Amino acid sequence: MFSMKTKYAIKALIRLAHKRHNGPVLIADLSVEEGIPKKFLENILLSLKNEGMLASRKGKGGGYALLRRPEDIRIAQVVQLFDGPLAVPSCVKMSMVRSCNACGESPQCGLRLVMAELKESISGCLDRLTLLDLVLESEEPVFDPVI
Amino acid sequence: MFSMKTKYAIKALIRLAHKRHNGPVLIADLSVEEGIPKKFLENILLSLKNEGMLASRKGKGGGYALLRRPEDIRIAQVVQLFDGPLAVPSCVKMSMVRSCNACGESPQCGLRLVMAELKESISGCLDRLTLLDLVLESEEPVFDPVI
DNA sequence: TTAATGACGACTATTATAGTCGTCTATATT
DNA sequence: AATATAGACGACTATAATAGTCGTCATTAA
Repeated sequence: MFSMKTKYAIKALIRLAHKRHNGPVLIADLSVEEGIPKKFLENILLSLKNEGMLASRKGKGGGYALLRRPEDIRIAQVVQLFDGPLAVPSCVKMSMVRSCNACGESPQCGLRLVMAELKESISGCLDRLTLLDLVLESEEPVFDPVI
Repeated sequence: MFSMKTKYAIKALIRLAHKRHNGPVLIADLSVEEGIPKKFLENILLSLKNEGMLASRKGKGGGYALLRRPEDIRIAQVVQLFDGPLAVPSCVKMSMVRSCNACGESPQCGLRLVMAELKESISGCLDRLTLLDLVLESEEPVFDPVI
């Protein structure tokens, strides 16, 4: 459903959100903690940086950090970055990515209905979710020790 | 979003539904009418037949026909046939297809939330739609000629 | 100056997709 | 029976995407 890049990116973002008050995080640490191949993670983080979600610093004491607040990072943006825009036929979406290959743009093509409904479902879901939602979900359960 | 097989299958099913009272339809005709490579369409129709959606007859006067009523053919079943089951991590779905590669099954993996919500959205959408819905959508507009 | 650390282009291996080709089998018609 | 018609089916191929890897360079702090 998602490419590994997208999945790794989301996991890395969650981790960075958790650690966001501890200074820059090393790629190497993220790699080990999340089980993501280091060189691969490098590319991913760089993309996220270019997208304006992360900041980085080279040299000793360097690393990566969240640049925006978790509630301002939409999951839809991450997915789009790595998996590209939802492949919806141009008949459904005006800002078309490529022309529809299956239906010949016929105004009655029955595929349109499925694609349109699906697009609505998926983007509704991904647009609504932010990094904050995932961070809260993945929070360690809080034990309130009695005494 | 969908493979060509899935898209072609849906288009062929819609066409077969439209023609379902005219006797068997030739692969060659379907191929031309929908712009689907003939040999490729062959495979697709055969899969749909094995799935119990179509019947076929060899020899002269043969061809393919819908075996079930359009309202009894779920789009979800077509998509699943060609694109496989939604790749949802095993942590989300008990009937797991393959174990989750990205999250290590951790009960707090933040990916779970996205995957779970997305699966809910998508299968809700595809389970609800039947071939009948698409047929109605793709019906030629009816002209009621005055006189 | 040096060690630490990210930046980045180029490369590779594996897999999935979207077909194609050739031949075989079943059926209706004559 | 012979023949033309039509689907069945296994094997093959070409292209592209995915999931990485490798080597080297550029920055920065100490």
